[in-house]
Amino acid sequence: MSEHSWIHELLQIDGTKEKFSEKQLKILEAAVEMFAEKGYAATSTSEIAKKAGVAEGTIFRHYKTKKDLLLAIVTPTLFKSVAPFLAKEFVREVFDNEYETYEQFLRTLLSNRYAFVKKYLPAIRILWQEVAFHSEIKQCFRHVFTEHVYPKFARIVRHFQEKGELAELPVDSVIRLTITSFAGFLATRFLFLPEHHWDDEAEMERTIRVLMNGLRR
Amino acid sequence: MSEHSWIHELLQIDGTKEKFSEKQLKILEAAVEMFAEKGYAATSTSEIAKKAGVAEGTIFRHYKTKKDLLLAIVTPTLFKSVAPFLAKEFVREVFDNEYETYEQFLRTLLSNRYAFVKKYLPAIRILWQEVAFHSEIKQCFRHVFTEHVYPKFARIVRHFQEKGELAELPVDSVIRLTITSFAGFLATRFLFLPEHHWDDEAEMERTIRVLMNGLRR
DNA sequence: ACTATTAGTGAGTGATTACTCACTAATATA
DNA sequence: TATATTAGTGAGTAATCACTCACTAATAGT
Repeated sequence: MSEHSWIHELLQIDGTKEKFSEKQLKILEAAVEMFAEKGYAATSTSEIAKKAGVAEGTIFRHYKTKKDLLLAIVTPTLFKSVAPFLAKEFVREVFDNEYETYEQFLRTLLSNRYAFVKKYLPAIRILWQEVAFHSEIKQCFRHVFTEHVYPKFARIVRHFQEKGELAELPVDSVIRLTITSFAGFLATRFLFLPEHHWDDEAEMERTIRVLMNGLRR
Repeated sequence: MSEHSWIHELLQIDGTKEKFSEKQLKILEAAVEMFAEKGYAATSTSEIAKKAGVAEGTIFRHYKTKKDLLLAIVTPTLFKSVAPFLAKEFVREVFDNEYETYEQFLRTLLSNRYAFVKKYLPAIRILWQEVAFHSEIKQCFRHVFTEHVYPKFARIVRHFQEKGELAELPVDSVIRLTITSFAGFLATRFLFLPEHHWDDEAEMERTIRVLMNGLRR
């Protein structure tokens, strides 16, 4: 029972201990599975109700509209996707010499995000797919990125440029190259070729090495 | 008139001079625009007919089902996406020392694919989105990649590894890093942050330089 | 034990869906 | 000119859509 414990975890976005009824969790579980598989627009509320083992009306008791149900899944996923950058200690950890090099920082970041994607893959798939079609999600993403991720990332890059580890490339380009390297690996690993034989540790090491050789002064 | 000339070009997949009626092109044009904007599942055939200025029945005269209409757009896009690797001369050009270095080869490939994405962006967007949900498309992609793209790409990589330009990383990893570097740039440039101020030439140069510094022996 | 609030139900709603079909208009072939 | 083939139409269809509502079941507060 409770195969869906990870969904419960995903939805605990802030400290507030939100409680979900058994049926509500069943709805969320079914919705995540079907949205990930067929897409939001191609999944009907009646299908979700059927798979969740509840009446269709129960869905609308908890979520006013079908889109509200989507947002209940996607919004927490979006925040957790950039969680390291939302944590208060994050930047301080970098500047307090907890990471002596950008490479070390990258290594921690990648293995952290690797674990995240592995754990929450279906929800991430939904976010990835639906962000293209729903302006609310896109705007939320934009806001979180420009307000929280970008400025902190930029400080970190500048820090290691001043230390002389990183070449004097434009900060935006360093950030872009870093994110696309990581996202490229994770997307290939989990989305495009999940059944390929992967030596995850080795491939992550190569990804970081190639990236660092490129970015190094 | 004929804002949609690029669609006509896109659909000329092989030598066969397929001819499309004016109304058929209008249908394709409308479908591309709406599929790209709202997604396949969220777009109705009645909307497409309305935007194309034709009766709904006309769509089904040319395409048996809505999915056939999607495939009529997506299949040529898929083939054109990997067009360089489908061309007969392609590998020969590399081995006949038309490209003395992998870097030079990459530069040509990237500017080539950049122009392609720029020209056919809406169709590529549809392919990108819908490949996740339609197994026919996924299988077609897989087939084209494993039969045509991968083996040629692998030969090229091995060639420049033997020449001593590239480090002795696993060939698969070199290909993956190359493709994700390029796809990462193009996706960021055209999909995620299209309205960002881009110096395309400079960013492509940086992308190649960072990648090559990473891959070099 | 009484009451108020919330959780859950499932038949029912009007709107919309992909698709059909009998028909006309246009074009090609003879 | 007669005929066959294709292109285009739009009203019609059964199925499905997201969502409502009047109702019952369960839980919580007093």
